[in-house]
Amino acid sequence: MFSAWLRDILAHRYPGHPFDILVPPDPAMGDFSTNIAMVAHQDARAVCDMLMADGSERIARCEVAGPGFVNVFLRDDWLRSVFAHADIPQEGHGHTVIVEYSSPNIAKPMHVGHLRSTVIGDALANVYRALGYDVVRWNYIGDWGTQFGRLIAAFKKYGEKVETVQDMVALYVRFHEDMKTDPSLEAAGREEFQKLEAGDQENRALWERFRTTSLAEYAATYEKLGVAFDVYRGESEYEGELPRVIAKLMDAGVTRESEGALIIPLEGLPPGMVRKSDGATLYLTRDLASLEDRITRYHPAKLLYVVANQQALHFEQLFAVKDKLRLGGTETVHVKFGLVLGPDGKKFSTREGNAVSLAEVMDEVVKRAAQRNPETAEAIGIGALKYNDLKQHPHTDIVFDWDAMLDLRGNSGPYLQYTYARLASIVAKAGEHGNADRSTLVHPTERALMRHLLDYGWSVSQCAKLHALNGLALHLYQLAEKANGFYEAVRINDDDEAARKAARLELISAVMHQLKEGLGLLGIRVPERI
RNA sequence: GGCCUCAUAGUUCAAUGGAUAGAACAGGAGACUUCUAAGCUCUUGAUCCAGGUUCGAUUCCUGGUGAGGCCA
Repeated sequence: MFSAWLRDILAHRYPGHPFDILVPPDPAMGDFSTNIAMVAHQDARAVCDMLMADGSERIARCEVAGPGFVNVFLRDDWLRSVFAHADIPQEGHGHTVIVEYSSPNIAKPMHVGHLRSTVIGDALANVYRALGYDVVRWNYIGDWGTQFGRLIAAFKKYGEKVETVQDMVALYVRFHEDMKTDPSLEAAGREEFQKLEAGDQENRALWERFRTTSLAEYAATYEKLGVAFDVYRGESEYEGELPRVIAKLMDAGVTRESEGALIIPLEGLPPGMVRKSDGATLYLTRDLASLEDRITRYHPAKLLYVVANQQALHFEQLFAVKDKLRLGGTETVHVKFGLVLGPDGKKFSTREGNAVSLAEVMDEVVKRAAQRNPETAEAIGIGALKYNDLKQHPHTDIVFDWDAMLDLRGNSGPYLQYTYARLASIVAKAGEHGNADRSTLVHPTERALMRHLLDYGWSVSQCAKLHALNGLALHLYQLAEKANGFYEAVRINDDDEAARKAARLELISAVMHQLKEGLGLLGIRVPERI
């Protein structure tokens, strides 16, 4: 790949000097060119000479184009010989990456907030996989805590059917309402949870039932979204480990007693609490146990937590404790993302104040896509939903706008899918064609396409580096834009010149391949026809 | 009060410290007897404020202002 090669030799020759490779503003520059910007403007001349010396088989000519800028003109023949081979660099050989994402809390429906974690995490996992890492997709289920005591108490009190997550929510809400008039209920909930912790058979069975019912519902959602996990692990599974983990922390000398609670003082952060004064353990304690488990079991190079922004402090504390325990060289990253906000700038919810359910959103967007074509509705609708999220930088809060969400035009998933389908249609109708002569590809729209294809691998590796997918989404969008430009500007199948027609079909195949693979990384399916 | 995310066009979003700040939607105009009009072409329109670092700042630093979140 040209860009990667250029980056390599520049980084090697000018280690201290940042540089950038830009797309030229205008194909009317008359040649394939990639411009390099150097920070130190006095170096532009030297860079120019060096590139000519090192890369004459790939570079036609090189010129200083102003303060800090060098224009590099690629050799057409070289570019044309590689346009079909813009592959993803294999950089992760022998390394494991664990990606935690989705992570719903049982007895609650998944809402739009879970969409971000699920979609971003799944795509990140795909990207690491493509880069050659061994990937473990980890769903950490929130299945423990005092709220289950309340749920059990509610079930025993009202004794109604519990067949869906919605039923559980109804029970819980009713219990909560009654707590306002009957304060004894709070104690009842606590008592039921203590019994659950102690292994009471009846409570255990109820909890188990809530858990399996919830997981079955989530599985249906995952199926529709087209995501899957290697490991499902609940917080509850670490309960038994906690005494040992706490002992280990105390042995390491990092803990301190404070007002009856056990805390870990941390530099520059509020202390982390691992045991409350009443002996109860906390989220942080269980996460520590899970962290230790993941590291000892898989020895991962990286451990990613795709979890909302709001948890930033929790993860800073978790990672700080991990460092204190010297748990090895695993890099831990909190891949944070912003809230989903409603049009009013507040947390997105229904009129009743509940979070909007994920299932509802999926149904709505699929329904919209079905108005156009029922056969592809699922692929298009879900693709629109995922792309809408992934095209945005994860850090910022996103505004959930039904109209923008359901709009299948413009910079959207369906736009990319549609582009692919049109190209597929050309290939399907191509008929006989001879040997390709790539030197016939001189149209500006063809040049723009070829040059753009080259940056794919770099875009993919940037996703892993930055833990964000919007760069890849942008690359693919621009690829589709250029492909559409090409499509409109040039007749492919009516071409009398057989060698040019064949070369163009090869170019189309390369574009289709990249669109399909790239969208695949984003978790978006690509129908052959729309 | 301390910390974390942020602030770009009417709206929703882009832009590893680089050249003329890109798109989409909304608004205005248009082309096509032709490989899928979920498309294409043209057009109106923006970096919160004040300093600093740099050849160069939407980006980095300091201080404000404003929004959301976390902790106490």
